[in-house]
Amino acid sequence: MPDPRPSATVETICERIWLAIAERRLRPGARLKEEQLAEIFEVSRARIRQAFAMLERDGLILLVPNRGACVAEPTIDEARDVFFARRAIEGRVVERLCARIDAPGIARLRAHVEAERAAHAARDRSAIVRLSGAFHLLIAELSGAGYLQQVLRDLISRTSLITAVYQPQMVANCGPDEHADLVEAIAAGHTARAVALMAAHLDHVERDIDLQGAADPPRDLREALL
Amino acid sequence: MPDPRPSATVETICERIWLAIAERRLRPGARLKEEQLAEIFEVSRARIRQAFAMLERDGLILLVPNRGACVAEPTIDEARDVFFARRAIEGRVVERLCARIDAPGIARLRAHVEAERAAHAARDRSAIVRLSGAFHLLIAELSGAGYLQQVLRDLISRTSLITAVYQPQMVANCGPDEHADLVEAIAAGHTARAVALMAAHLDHVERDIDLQGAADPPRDLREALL
DNA sequence: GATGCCACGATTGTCGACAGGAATGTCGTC
DNA sequence: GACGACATTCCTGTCGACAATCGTGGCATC
Repeated sequence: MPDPRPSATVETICERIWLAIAERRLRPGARLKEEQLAEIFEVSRARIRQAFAMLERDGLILLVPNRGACVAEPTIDEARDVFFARRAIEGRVVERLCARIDAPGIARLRAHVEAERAAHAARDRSAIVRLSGAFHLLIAELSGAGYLQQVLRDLISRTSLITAVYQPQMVANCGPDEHADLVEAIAAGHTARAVALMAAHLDHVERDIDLQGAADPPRDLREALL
Repeated sequence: MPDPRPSATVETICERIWLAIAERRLRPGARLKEEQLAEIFEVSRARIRQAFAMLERDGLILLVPNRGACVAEPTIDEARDVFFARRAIEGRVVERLCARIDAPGIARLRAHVEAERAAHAARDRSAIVRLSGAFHLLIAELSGAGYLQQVLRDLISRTSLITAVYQPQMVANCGPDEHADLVEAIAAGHTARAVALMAAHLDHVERDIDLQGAADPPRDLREALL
């Protein structure tokens, strides 16, 4: 009899791999063999290859010709790059959002923060990571900046990988309080304060990265020996 | 005897299609059949499919499941989105560049402007489009904002398509003068002036789009008949 | 004993063919 | 004569297999 289950879509495969990386089940540098994954997901190699192309685009994996794929190992410099981009983009996005926020938008933001609080209370790490990223995406969506929303989706994926690499024990101070303050500033129409809060929030996250990263042993052999 | 020429790479195919769109040899909405292109480039459909994935990522073509690919037709709103993103990103990039510009960087910028002048003098439309985009990419490269450089590469591709759609007769005022002024402001270390010039430059380009766009007939059938 | 070369195994890149789905043209019926 | 259902045809989506390439281990040589 034929398999009643439909075969996994490319999106599903990407999601699963992304989750595995975010939850540190897949360590940076780990090799990803096409045939192996094809067997795991019960699909052909062609579909795995499509998923690889998307994951490489998001900076989650590194694709070397004739060498295959491995989980990316972002350097400190690349991490700084990501946060520079996020400050540049999200600053303008918040600014724009303050100029066009409406009641339904405020309600959605507050509901999201509540969901984040619930995830924190339940110690659901997977949900915390997902919701924290989704909060920033929601701000971009409500701001009406369609293209920057796509870019931000990319940046948030990379941020997840960076925190996975450089924050081994998931520091607890990344709570939803800063998000809540930001929402209230937006709701009150305090543009300058909202922009400043967003900048401070991103600086805060980046600072945690730097502290951990400095203590982390170098993963690249060349960097370890030079 | 075997064909001595190596088969076209994915990059080559993307480049050729991009050029065809930028030079208006491929009109927005034109369908792109896989097999047809496979025959033209003398490669298999798989490689065309890879190229399609890249071109869709850059927003140059639209990929509809089970329907195939066609040259994208950016709406006015999407065009505004692109310029909003460019203002947000390039403003910060110029700011950063002013803080770390050095003599070799200034030399490269001036040399590039000279190349643009030469292309204008030679009325080489293809080179003009290419160099104009490359100028903005060069600024991003020199600023050291690696990630935003990638994003900007994307945005410049989309801008090329937008100008191809909404500027049928290639307005001539998009000359290299504004680029030259910008370079000199950067060289002089006038950060605020450089940022203002970049913003004005992008506003200028966007305004030309809007004027032309309003005069353009609607391309969507529903919008044409409503 | 160390080093350079060669062959083997493994993995990726590519291709051709088959199957599935959507749009179009045609026929039968009201 | 017009509408709806069906068959056809084209195109895309997917798969399995073959060919090219790279890393690795063994072997001969210095």
